[in-house]
Amino acid sequence: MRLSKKTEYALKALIYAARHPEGTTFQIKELAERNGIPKKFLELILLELKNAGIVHSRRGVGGGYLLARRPEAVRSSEIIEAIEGPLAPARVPKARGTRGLGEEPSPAVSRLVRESSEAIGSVLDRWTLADLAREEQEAAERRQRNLMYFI
Amino acid sequence: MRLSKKTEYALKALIYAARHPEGTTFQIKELAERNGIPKKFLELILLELKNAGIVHSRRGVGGGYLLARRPEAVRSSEIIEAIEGPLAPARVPKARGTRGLGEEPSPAVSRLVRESSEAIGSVLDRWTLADLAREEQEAAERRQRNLMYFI
DNA sequence: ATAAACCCCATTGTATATGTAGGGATTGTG
DNA sequence: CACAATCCCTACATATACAATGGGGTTTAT
Repeated sequence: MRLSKKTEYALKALIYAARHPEGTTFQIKELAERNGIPKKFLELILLELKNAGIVHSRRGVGGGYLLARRPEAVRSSEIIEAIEGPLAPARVPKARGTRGLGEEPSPAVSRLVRESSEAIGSVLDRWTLADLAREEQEAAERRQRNLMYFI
Repeated sequence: MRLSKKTEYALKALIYAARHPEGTTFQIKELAERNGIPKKFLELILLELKNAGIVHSRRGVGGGYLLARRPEAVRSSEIIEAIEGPLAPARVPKARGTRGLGEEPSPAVSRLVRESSEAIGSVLDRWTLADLAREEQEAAERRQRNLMYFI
């Protein structure tokens, strides 16, 4: 299971969004700086998340982004599919070298891929953005507590 | 869940191997032709599978490859890891654009990736090469039965 | 000696991933 | 109305990984 940088940024951005006060907008600029994400790249990502109906945007002065739904209603599978496309590709890409020969997909391999995809899907369907934000929050608190020992 | 062409070829090759008479060698040439796999590419793949201890080889006239173990003892996770490397990478690759800034991995994202990897892992550990070969066999038989209606 | 087979490394072409650049459109505020 | 803040969009550039391909070298049965 490998996440592209782009998807990782998308997840970070949405976790940031979920921890932002509800109903208020946040700005690309600050989000990019605070999370070490290239600003222009992040613009692309938020645009895709907007087109996927996960965030809304407001333009102009005082504008920015906000979640389109409550974090409990955003499954992580949605986020990942918005960026990377469907988890289980309908059709495997064709090879180039051996056009038209015996390149039928193996039923056994297809089955294996299908079962794996379903396993990932069920994990990603179960984790909502609210869960991720809580996890992040708790990790931050643990770090905080550990620091206290050094004061 | 996306398999590289290389991994797909490896699985096909090993399914072929599992269906080959036990203890006898099979040759790259025929395997490549019958499965539409580029011969030279398949050489690399079988070499890697040999180094991973999944197949053995014999050189010279009458040589070839054979499974190093019985198909029941080869987990599909082994095969995939032999070709693609560890399922759960210890460390995510670094971004280029933002060296040294806030590029810490998010604990929440790490957790999500870990849980997904474990879910895939448990599926791939469960499926052995024997299962895959049987699945392939049964699919072939179904196809055969369907053809009979047209005679 | 010869041919059949595996062994090994270097190179190449293509696609995908990861950004960058430049400007356009919208909107609140003075 | 001017202006600045903000999102919106397209095109381009570069790096890396993927998918082979090429050219030989080594081992071994006959």
